[in-house]
Amino acid sequence: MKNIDPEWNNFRNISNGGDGFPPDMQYSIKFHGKNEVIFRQGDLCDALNILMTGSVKTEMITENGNLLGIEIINAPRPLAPAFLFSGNNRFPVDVTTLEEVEVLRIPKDEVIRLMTTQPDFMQQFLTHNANRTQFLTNRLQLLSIKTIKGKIAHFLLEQAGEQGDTFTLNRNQTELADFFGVARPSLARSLSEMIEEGIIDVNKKEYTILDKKKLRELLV
Amino acid sequence: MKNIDPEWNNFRNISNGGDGFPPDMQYSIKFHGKNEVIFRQGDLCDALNILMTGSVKTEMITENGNLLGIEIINAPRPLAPAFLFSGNNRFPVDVTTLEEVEVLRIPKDEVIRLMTTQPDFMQQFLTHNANRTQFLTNRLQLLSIKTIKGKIAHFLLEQAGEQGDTFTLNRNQTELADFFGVARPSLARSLSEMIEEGIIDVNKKEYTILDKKKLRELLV
DNA sequence: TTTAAAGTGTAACAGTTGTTACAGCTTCAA
DNA sequence: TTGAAGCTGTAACAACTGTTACACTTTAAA
Repeated sequence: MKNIDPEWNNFRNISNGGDGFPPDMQYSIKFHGKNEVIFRQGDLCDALNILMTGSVKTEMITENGNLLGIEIINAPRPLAPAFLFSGNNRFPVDVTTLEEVEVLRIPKDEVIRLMTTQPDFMQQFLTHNANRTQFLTNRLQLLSIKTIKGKIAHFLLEQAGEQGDTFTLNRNQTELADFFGVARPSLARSLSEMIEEGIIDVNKKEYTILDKKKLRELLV
Repeated sequence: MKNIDPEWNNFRNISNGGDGFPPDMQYSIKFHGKNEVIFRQGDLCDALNILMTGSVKTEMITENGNLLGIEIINAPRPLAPAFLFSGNNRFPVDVTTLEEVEVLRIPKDEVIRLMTTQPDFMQQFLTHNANRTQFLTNRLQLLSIKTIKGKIAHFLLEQAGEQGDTFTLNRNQTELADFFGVARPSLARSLSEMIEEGIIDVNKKEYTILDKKKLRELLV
């Protein structure tokens, strides 16, 4: 799976003292073996944990956007950074290693100090959390729509906003069904009906919006 | 509606120069009349906008947790602060005033400066966004469960974790149905069946978990 | 080119949820 | 006490989605 968090890619360098990072930074590094549960649901989250090498899995929504499956997280990426400052600062899920991993741990107080002294660090932290929030918001909007046609409409209108009324998706029908959290034949049926009604047209992965007005009516 | 963001309650004082806030803070205040659309979906979000007085509505998920209805936001609260630092920093929804409002606007650069110079400001900002993320995560988990019994199980097990196996909810059945995003009679039917099966017991707003094992099996 | 694997279109049927309606029960105020 | 309004339990039916199965097409590898 490709890394969707480029803002953390150079973190390793930073933590090694490069890029003007303070040499007095307080941190610790923990190593874990394969198939270890390194965080449990409900564990206190009092430090910023960054997966430096290896990969772990959780049972949250995946980065693909797929529904409540197993999420694979590859280094380098922070683990649940948003929960460090939340009121109920506990891990929402179990985190299990898939191989040998290296986890950088920066205590909360130290994170606060770094934020105030290292603008780059702060920006990375903020941007990562902001992107995560945006991702969650989009998913939530999509899931809030109950009918399959409504989900399709929401998704296609979003795409149409970024591109024209004809665009190519990088998902096949099966992946799209997973993304929507519906069964594949059900999605196919809904698509067929929408084509039948002259609302859209589909050629393989190329989608064309024919009637934007009717598409919007499906959002309700 | 009660304010769920106490961390922003004293912001007015801070912005007035109290609490050691720098007198050179760059900001502007805008006033808007009733029923004005002050932000549109897709608008660039290049400043931290804080609703100082009045109330607005958006079409996001409500603070009650209810589904994709109209959210009423009362002052004082920031408007979509998470999007300030996100990659696609655009408003996800329209924001419409319900009465005369006062909006404090702090440019992004100034926010960054404040974050580095004012630890209190930074903590408030981080905590607010963290709580929002946690809220969204919980909602997403709940929505990812497709069956009504599954939602009930998830919700009750969460409650049971905080409290004992018998607890009192502050929602009636109608509100609970809204929270789950299902029809009220459907919820009642599912609850009846779960009582019939000896999994739970319900007396008005008091819920008792009788068979935690069976409850967990419903999560799949 | 051939062949296996993956992806797509479709249908019948089962299962769950939504809609609508109504009766009984609570609560709260006049 | 007595309404009136809101809340809850329930039922019949409609609507939608999931499941399973299979034929067909496309893709990619041998």
